[in-house]
Amino acid sequence: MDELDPVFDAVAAYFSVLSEPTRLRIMHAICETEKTVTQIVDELGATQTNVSRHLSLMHKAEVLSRRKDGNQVYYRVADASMVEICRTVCNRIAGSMDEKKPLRRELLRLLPTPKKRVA
Amino acid sequence: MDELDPVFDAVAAYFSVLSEPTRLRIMHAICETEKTVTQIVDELGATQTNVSRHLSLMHKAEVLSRRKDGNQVYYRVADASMVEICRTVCNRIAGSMDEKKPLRRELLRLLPTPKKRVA
DNA sequence: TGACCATATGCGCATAGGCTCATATAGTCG
DNA sequence: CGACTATATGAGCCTATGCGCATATGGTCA
Repeated sequence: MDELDPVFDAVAAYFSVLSEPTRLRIMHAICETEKTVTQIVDELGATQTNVSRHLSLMHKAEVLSRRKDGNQVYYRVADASMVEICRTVCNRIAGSMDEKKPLRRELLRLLPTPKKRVA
Repeated sequence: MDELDPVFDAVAAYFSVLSEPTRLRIMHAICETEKTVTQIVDELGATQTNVSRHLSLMHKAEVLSRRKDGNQVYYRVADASMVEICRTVCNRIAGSMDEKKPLRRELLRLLPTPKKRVA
């Protein structure tokens, strides 16, 4: 059993990436299209420093991939299954929050699978 | 867009529960059968204090449910979809770690869906 | 009741992690 | 080259969180 410890560590690290609101908003912002850091900064209303740090972290975790174009860096989701997991949880949370507010419609638009699905 | 902030907070909190190795080991320990605190403590080799704290946290997060029987408290998984998510990620991690070690077989036994599935 | 189990919790410590300021790096354009 | 834009990063602050020790709480049994 003990030899599975590194596995639990890896899985925990994986979930850690998703356990931060700002990172989830980043996922939400770029789950359909790649965007530059500045675009994400503007969309989130967060500081450049902070967004850049989160992007670096997510990139190191191999959740996002980067593409340089001249002066700018485009980030996009590299791990499609992570988006899928987010959607699953969002729908679940939507269900429980729906009992209080009619927020469901917004939530179900969250983190859609890139293309493929007709809204 | 701003009104979705509490949603991201809730989703992040949900993932936070899974972003800790000890809590994942607890999930693994009780995903098939309810167990008492002591049983879990023995199985994990962790301290009673620590296990009890994690159980309380998971219970407050509505991931686990409790059942008192005399002196003891049985914990079981209340949120089946969380187990499913864990399995998904485990399989994914299994895939990437498999490139280095033949660890896949152990991993695929991780967090099985309670009953229903013939191993 | 008192001795003994099982579980929870207050407290304090140590570390991890998110945030900001200032600055570094790197690319573009004139 | 120098000015400007875009992104990354070092340093420090502050809060959150995991851990263990001791102890509290609540239940059983003689």
